[in-house]
Amino acid sequence: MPVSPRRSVRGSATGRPIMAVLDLLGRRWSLRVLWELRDGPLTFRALQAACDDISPSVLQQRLKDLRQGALVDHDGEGYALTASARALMPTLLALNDWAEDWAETRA
Amino acid sequence: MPVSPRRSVRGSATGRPIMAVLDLLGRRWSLRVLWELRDGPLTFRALQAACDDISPSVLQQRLKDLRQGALVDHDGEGYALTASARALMPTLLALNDWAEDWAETRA
DNA sequence: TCTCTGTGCTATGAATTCCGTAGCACAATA
DNA sequence: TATTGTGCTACGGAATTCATAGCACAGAGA
Repeated sequence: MPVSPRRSVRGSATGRPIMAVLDLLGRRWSLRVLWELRDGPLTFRALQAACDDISPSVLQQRLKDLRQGALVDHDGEGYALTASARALMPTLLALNDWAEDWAETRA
Repeated sequence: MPVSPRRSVRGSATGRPIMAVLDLLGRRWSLRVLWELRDGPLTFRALQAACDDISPSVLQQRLKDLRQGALVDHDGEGYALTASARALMPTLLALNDWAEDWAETRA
């Protein structure tokens, strides 16, 4: 099921953008794909390898979802983050920082 | 499969905390549950209702995951975010802000 | 031209996850 | 004794994810 903001999505019919985002990013490998693309474009196979050899069928589906959500683009360089997705990077980096703290307090 | 930092998780054996987080938060309803608990504790059924009547079996599993990850706690008030999870709230709020912008640029 | 390599992508069936529905046991209350 | 609310579980079916094996195409070199 495609995801777009202000539309009803899996788990919520309110049309709030955050709900669309939680649906899209809550799918397996979504966040990971964005994370692995943070340093630049990757080819399909390179991205697959970066994601611990994720199944091509799932990667294909996830890339389709992310492209429909305008978070990932496919040009000559391979798969790359869109401007929107790059705007999300500070948040993902904050998530990374938080993960480190979280690991500390659980050691 | 339980998730803990510095351990091997689904999709990554590197032991980096971010990988554990991406596994845990990449499960369906994980982010949504944290989101719905942002304003205070909720009972199981209230949380279920907040999540658009998610199946109790899935909510149960997700709460189990989040409790093992020390992100959710169950006291007399019901289910509540732990201190760690509250430290994650600014990031989730940033995600919410980003979602609004994302919706704008896709209008 | 004929390989060889790398690209994006697809097909298949099995494993896992998610789902709706119905219900249980317990505690507090009226 | 009913009634309500709590957390939670069982069951079967639907949807998703999975590993594996491949296809078609393009470019580079022999």
